[in-house]
Amino acid sequence: MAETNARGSAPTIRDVAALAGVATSTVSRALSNPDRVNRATRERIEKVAAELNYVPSSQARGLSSGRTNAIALLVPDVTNPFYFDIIRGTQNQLKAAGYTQLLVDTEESAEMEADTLQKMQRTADGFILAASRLTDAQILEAASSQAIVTINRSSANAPTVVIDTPGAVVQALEHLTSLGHTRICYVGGPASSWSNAKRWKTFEDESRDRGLTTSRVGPFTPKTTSGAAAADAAARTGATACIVFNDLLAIGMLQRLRERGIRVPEDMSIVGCDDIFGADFCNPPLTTMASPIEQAGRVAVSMLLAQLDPLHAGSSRRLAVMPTHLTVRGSTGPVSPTS
Amino acid sequence: MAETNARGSAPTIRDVAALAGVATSTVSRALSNPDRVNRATRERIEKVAAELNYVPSSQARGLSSGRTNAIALLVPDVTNPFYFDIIRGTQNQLKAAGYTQLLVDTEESAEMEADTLQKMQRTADGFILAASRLTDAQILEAASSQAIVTINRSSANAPTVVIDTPGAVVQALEHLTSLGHTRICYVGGPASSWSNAKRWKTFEDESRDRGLTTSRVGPFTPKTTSGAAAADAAARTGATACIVFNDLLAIGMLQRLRERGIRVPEDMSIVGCDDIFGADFCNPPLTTMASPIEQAGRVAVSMLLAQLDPLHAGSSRRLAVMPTHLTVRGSTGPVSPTS
DNA sequence: CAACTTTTGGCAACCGCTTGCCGCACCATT
DNA sequence: AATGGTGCGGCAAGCGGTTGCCAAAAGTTG
Repeated sequence: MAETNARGSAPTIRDVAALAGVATSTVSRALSNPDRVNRATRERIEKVAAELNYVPSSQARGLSSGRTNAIALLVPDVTNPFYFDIIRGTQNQLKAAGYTQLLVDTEESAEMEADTLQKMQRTADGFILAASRLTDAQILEAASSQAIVTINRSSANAPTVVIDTPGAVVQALEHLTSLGHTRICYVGGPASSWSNAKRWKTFEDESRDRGLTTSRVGPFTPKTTSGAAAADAAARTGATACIVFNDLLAIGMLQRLRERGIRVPEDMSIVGCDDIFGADFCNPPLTTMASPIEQAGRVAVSMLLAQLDPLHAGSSRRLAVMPTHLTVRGSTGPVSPTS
Repeated sequence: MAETNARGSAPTIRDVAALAGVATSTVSRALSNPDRVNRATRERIEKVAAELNYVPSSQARGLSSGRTNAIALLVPDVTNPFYFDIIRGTQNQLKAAGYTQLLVDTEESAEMEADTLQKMQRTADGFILAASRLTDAQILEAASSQAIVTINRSSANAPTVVIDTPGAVVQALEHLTSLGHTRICYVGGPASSWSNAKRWKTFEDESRDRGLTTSRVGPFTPKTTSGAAAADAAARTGATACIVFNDLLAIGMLQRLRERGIRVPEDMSIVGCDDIFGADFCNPPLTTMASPIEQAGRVAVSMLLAQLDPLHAGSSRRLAVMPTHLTVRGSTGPVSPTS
């Protein structure tokens, strides 16, 4: 396979040009703007390029065109299965559009997020911020100089895809009350999380409307390991059901409750959020507010690419709301007469 | 914040040079080769750069230096939790070294893998191939022109980090025989998987040595959804215990067995492999051959970076074997007297 | 057939940064 | 004072493409 030119390095556009007997500009056009050159010429160039195994350097291309054909995805924690579904969604969609995904873990830190945004401004054509920890002002500033889409972080300052957790909370409440629960506890996630605030607010408002007795524990780190503390705290409130910030935490609670002999759902019903990998096979399977996370990632990419494309810019949607639904599994049940 | 120069675009090295009253070359050196310039000059330049909010373009830098400071991670399926852990490991290590990770899903296709390797040769400084589907010859060819490290795919042609599954299989067999099992079934993964072949071979050899009755079913796609077919096939063999290609498949089997009323571990013991997220909280919790997957990712990065660094090149390790151990949980138990 | 358009390809100037080479200044030797 | 280092900064030639502008060739039209 002819992989190297006379100089021993990868073939460049010049090598192709020389071999095809045309100027480099013609090669460039033949490859990226086919209509601009004569068909016969183009075919000859394509043939030579194929023979030489020529691959245009995206670096060089980016230098003159100013585009990198890469977009960065910033997630607070690659460890969290929730983000894996986003990663998967964006990855798919980006690949389909011929973009490369740059994955960055911002370690739940707003500073690191801002820093990355700054450092990579030249590296990526656009950014997708999943569950951003930035302030509205920071997002505004960032969005003024680069293409940005946020996921689960509504802000008037950048196009957003939000998952309709409020809607899901209503469904969960509906479900729990229909099972006879009246004392319900909200198990909170990170204080800096926008969606946590939203979920809590909806929970509180809706519970009040229904005359339920509510309590709240937290904040907890959204990891299974925090489940023990969360379970203990929730148990102390005397609630018969919990709506938990996310599945990770809920699964952790399940384990702790079992250890303590608190039966789920007989003694305590648990509703998680997200329907992550594992929610269907934990013990008992988790009733959860299912979010189309992967789809959210895909939509975010579409919105971002639309922003990038001068044709659509401005006309594109600024907000996408992803519908949710309650997936009922084994972790919720009727309130037991004894409790 | 001064983010743009007179021309309205992001500041370049020239803007900095002009403002600092030096040549661009001096700026370049001050920033990337500090010892080469006078301290006072450097500090002045640094100050101006900070003021201007200057960020060097990695594209341009790459063009002249020939390096991109990015490495690509190719995984067969981003969906699979096993790869999550690898992604996490490489991500961490790469970030620490100042590299960017390019994540690519090759969709279990050797062709796509080869294609990516080719297309990205200019985009990445090196490649990490997780569970590569390529042939030895293809790996050899790729490794001849670019830095490559493989994970779980031993081949003399590129440095590799392998997870010692054979060792784990021995431990699993030991465990099962000590529980009284004599009829054991191996539930196979993808035919194209190198580690699957390895595991099976070890299983067979070791079982023979111990005089066990073995059977084999498969190949199955390593997904929970294939668990049903796998469980049915395994049940038919009359085995009292299964060693399963990976946890995903094992978890799927667990579900199916429960549906069918086959009790785990009373009627059937199950040993998975990898100890992925979820293995500890499925029902029953899965006994599994735990692999330090994340660490494998980290080691792979170290080996790759060593390869890239002219100082270490050649002297670096070509093979790293990650130790494994059996994690015993609820899915294995003594063979029941009735079976 | 002249005049005019359109198509097609080449020239050359970048894009932003790196780096080999050169030369000036300044200091230490002899 | 002449000589030789050494430190430091500038010049300019790339790296591999893209693209505006121009001119030659080919096609159209009355």
